[in-house]
Amino acid sequence: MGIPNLLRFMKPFIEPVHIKKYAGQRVGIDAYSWLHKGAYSCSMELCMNPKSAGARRYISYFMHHVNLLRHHKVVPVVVFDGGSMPCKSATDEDRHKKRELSLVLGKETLKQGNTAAAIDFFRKAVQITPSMAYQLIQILRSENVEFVVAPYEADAQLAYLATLDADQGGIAAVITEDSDLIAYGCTAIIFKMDRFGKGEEFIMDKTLMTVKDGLSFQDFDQNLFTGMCVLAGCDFLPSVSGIGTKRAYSLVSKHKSIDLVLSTLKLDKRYSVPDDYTGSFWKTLAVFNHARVYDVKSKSLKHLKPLEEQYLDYLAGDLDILGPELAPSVARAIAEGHLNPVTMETFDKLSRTISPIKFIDTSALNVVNQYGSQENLTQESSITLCSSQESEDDIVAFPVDEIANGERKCNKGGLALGKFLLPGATKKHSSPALEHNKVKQKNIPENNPFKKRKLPTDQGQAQDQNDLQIDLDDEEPVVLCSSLSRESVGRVESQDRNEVSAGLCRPSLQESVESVLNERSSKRQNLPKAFRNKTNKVNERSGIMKFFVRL
DNA sequence: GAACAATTCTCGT
DNA sequence: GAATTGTTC
Repeated sequence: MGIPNLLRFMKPFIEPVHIKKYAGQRVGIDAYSWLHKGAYSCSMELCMNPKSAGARRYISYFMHHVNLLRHHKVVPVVVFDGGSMPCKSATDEDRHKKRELSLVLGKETLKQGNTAAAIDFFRKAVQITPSMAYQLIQILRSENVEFVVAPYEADAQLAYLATLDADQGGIAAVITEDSDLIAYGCTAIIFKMDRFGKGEEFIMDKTLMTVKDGLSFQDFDQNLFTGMCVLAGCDFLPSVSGIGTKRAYSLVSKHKSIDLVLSTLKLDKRYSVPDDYTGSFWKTLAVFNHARVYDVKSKSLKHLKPLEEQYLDYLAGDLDILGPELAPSVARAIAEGHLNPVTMETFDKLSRTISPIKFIDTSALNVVNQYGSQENLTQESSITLCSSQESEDDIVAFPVDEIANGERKCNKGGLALGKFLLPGATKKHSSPALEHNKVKQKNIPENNPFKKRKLPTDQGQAQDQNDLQIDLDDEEPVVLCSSLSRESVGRVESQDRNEVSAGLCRPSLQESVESVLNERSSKRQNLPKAFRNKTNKVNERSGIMKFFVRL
């Protein structure tokens, strides 16, 4: 649960920020926070029917945020949690039991027909599984989004990446909800980033220099700062009863030495300090300083900060509290998303939905399962996602504040959909063999909502003049329509010609879009059922109209 | 006033 | 995971 109350305590040093500040830079993402939020929208589906399309809404949520970053020219680096730390297992187990209970209660309540109450239970029951992370990883692979699975804590991995230069794979900031990043000494953190890219920023160096609201960390160094966090209580070590963030700050601020704080604390009769607290304290501090992380360059485990002699003493040679050492091959297989860090089994072997497509050489998959270094793994593993049919759940809206505020013209589409399309997939197809070639197109996961492509039109079939057309050859595609100007529409989201397609447009163009749609309303009875049920409504809050067209 | 315990919320319509 | 609310010291 991070450091209790730390975020509120540090509030004076946290300022509003927009993600566009990091345009052109690499930014790390704590995958867990977005996975968890995303799962909230489909907790019942995840509990009752994890294979369903609806249960994949958490992926849509995640990719929306990834796409938002890309839109602002920020390079996302997604970091997943790996194995849990030995010293944390008690809390983990406790949470697990509570979730299981909620799951049972949820299913029971659903049986009784009380859906609303059941959803409440499912929300409490939902947990992020390695399988869910793996599903996302496959999408990230197919989207060429950089990711890494930390050997243990994602927080430590993120803090490590933040120490590296960009050309060494480093990141300029971290997006997370977890206050532990502060304790890890991360240089720049963005908390509570919303769907428009607004968030709250914490800059460590600035904090260590500024005096604000009677708080000063000027005499603090990183070690004292992290010491203060540990003192206030963290996942690895609960605080001494009666010590919270404020008293932890006062103590460190007064003594300016961890040793002194601990010894005075022990003598203070108001507090009962456990006998082994001092020892545990230094070990915990060692975790924050020297946690095991994965080094992409050497493809092996490293320490967040190099181990110094003094810490070897504190640890008494017991490096396993940092999590067991892993062989480089194992560390790499975990980091690259081939090996489940909890069960240590290969993901591909566990995958339930191996594609039925016949031309796939399954022996190749088996080779991959040895988690070797096949370069083409991405392509093949993504095939395992071919399972569910397209559904409305896969239609995703792309929120862009600038469009909502009318700040930006949409003449370039505003959205970098082009980047989500495979090279070569955007050209207009004319081969008569295409219909029979459909199998080849399945190299792209069908339920990947971020890789929608225009399907070839049937041979010789003329396109309706009024139909919207998509120009996918553009770097940033826009939807074209004979009755609308080129800058009218931001994005088309479903491109299956038998499916409804959704788009967004600026408020000023709503009228013209609507007039075109009205013209065609007489034909509506000929349209697929899903389309007839759609209304073209303006979102009152965003001012964006979402419209549906047949392609 | 500070810490603690219990409870609510995270999405998206 | 955090934020919030009510309770305890």
